Amino acid sequence: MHLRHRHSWNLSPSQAIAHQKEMSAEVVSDRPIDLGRVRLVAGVDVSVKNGHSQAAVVVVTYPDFQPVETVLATMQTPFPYIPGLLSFREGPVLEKAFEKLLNEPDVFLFDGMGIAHPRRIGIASHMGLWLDRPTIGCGKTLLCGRYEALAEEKGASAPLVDKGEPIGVALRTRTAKNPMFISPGHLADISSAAALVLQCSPKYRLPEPIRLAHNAAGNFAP
DNA sequence: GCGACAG
DNA sequence: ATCTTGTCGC
Repeated sequence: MHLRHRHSWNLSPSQAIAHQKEMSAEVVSDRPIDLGRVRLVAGVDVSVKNGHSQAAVVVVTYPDFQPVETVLATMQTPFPYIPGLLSFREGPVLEKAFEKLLNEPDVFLFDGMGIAHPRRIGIASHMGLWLDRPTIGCGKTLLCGRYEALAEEKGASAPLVDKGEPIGVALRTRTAKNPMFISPGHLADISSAAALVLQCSPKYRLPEPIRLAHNAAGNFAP
């Protein structure tokens, strides 16, 4: 896939934050995804071992999740894990993987946040700007914001709010399991993002495309 | 100043 | 994220 390079990855934490503040103004998080037109969904994940990172992007058909393409990329892990700056750790190796991608997925699902981020630009939003395609953040734990208790049944959800702003939803993708935290990355809105993720979770808590990417990324020996 | 903190 | 075996439960 063609990518739009926005900045160098070789940055200090304070420079990274400055770029986030500029880029967050470009993120589009109020545009519904038309689920009826979705044909290909990509799951994105990164695994880290002994100072090396491997990215996996798995493209599957929607709504039946048949694998269409898998790409991998590896490199030395370039940046430490700092809450709020995850994209500067995983972005470089993801860029390598995206460059190999032949298909053009209708939407990308990321392991991490979209706008549910202190500066409203988590990894799904950030990479969405580079991809210029719809992206959704799917976090397993919370980075910021609050939510009220939600029902135990699959499909139940509660608004995720930070500083008075709706930034996503806590979504139960599996009955009696901890909710996932879903937020628009770029070119998506909260409700359609949640609806798509629910449709992408037929059996497990993790959405199927992300599960497949997680398995593919974790299989390497640096 | 104190607490919180995606992967 | 990763380090790690068995074990409780549908």
